[in-house]
Parts: sequence; C-alpha cells; structure tokens
Amino acid sequence: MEKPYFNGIECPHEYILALKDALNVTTGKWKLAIVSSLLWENKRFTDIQKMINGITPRMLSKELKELELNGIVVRRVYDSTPVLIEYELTPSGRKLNEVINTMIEWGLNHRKQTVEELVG
Amino acid sequence: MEKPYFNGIECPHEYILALKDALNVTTGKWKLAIVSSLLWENKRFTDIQKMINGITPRMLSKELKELELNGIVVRRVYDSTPVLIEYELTPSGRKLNEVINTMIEWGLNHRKQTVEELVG
DNA sequence: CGGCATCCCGTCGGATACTG
DNA sequence: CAGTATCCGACGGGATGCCG
Repeated sequence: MEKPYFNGIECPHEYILALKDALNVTTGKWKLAIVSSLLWENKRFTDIQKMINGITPRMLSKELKELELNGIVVRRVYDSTPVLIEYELTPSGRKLNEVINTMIEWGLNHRKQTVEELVG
Repeated sequence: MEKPYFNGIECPHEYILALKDALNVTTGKWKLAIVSSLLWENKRFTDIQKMINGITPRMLSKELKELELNGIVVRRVYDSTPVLIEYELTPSGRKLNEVINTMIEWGLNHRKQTVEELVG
C-alpha cells in the first residue's frame, strides 16, 4: 500500500470531503444492505423490502431518496401499465463493493489479531 | 479487484461480523480523527484533545474507552511522578489507514463521476 | 493532568396506519 | 405496488461544572 492520504498530519480538504462522502454511504443501519441488494440486478421497491429483512417502507423510502441524491442509486420509471419503478446502482454505487471488501478484509484480520492476543 | 465478499446474495456470517467491526470504528464523529491523531506517535489525553478541534473531554474519554475495548487503541500508564498516561494504536488500529484510503479513493472517484455526469 | 457527572437536544430508526 | 403520515423511544453528541 502506498502513502496514506489520511495521515493525521496533512490531509487536504478535498480528501476529507471524499472521506465524508464514503462515510455518508457506509454509515447507518440500512444503506449498505440496500446497495448490496442492487448489486446483481435492478429491483423494485417491494422486492428490496422483501430482500432486506426488517426494513420498513418508511426507512426504505428515506434511504433510497438519500442514495439517489448522493448519486449512488437511480430511480427509473417505466411508463407501462401499470407503472413500473426500478432502482439501479450508478457506477459509483457498484464500486462501493471495493470499499466494503476492504472493510471486511480489515475486520477479518482484526478478529484474527485480537484472538491471537487473547490466546498467546 | 478479485471477487466480492459482500455481493448481496451470499455473504457468510463471519464476513458480516467483520464488516460490522469495521463500521463500528468508522462510524461516528470522532473515532477516525482519534485514530489518525495517533498514527505517527503515541499521545496523551490532552494532546489528542488539542489536536482534534472541538472534541470535549467527555466524548474523547468515551471514544477512547470504546476504541480500547475494540482492540484499536492501548492505554499505557507509566508509573512516573506525576503519572504519565499514553494512548497507542494496536497493529489493527494502524491498519485502519488502508480502509480510510480506500474510502478516500472511492470518494474522489465518486465526486469526479458525479461532476462529469452533471457536465456532460 | 485525565478524566467523571449532569443536563439537554437533535437525529436515527421502529411501529402502525393510511393513500393513489 | 410504491410509497406517505404520525407518533415515539433510544442514542449520539454538545455544554458546563467538578474531582483526585
């Protein structure tokens, strides 16, 4: 891994903003679950709700709006009868997978390290 | 980047836990700032507080305790007179920089993409 | 120096019911 | 189907003051 962007001493404002953008999407109870539900195929409101266990329509609606505002998700309205509404990830939205993977790799290693400390 | 751990369809429970560990540290107003303040050298309570603009002792105390519980930070007490207390990152804590860098890279690219969409 | 105790408020998110 | 409206508790986090 090359030099750190965020080293606690110098960190350009642009990087802070970029970090906040990422945190804005990763933080909260539902956003990552919603993104992940859309990774392999576009889905309708109710399908997302069924896929994510426990989310209420209120939260799903709110989160989808925020994700759309932040350029993570696109809401598509197909003017058929009856109207069909689908949600799709933007390219940025799809790339969130890389962030998630890095987090998981860190977490796996962290758990391994922590257990080793406890044992030996 | 190789295959995704978190693909929205299959994701082992172990990976979910690892992800939650990472989210636990990245979420919230202060944790990443505290971690970053300790990246290059260990620091004392008041030094961290001075370095991070605006954090109150109440929050710093609370966050440091959580970080210690989660194996991100170690609290060292040197039995000199007067007593010296220092905080140090664990190896896992230091590796958080990789997670942060990935987030920043995603955020930078996301902003570029979003601007391009608006322009063209 | 390195905190803790108390008060306070805004936001997150759940429950439930309702609508075009 | 794709949401909206209303109510409510829990928690994050700020402000202030005090302590060994």
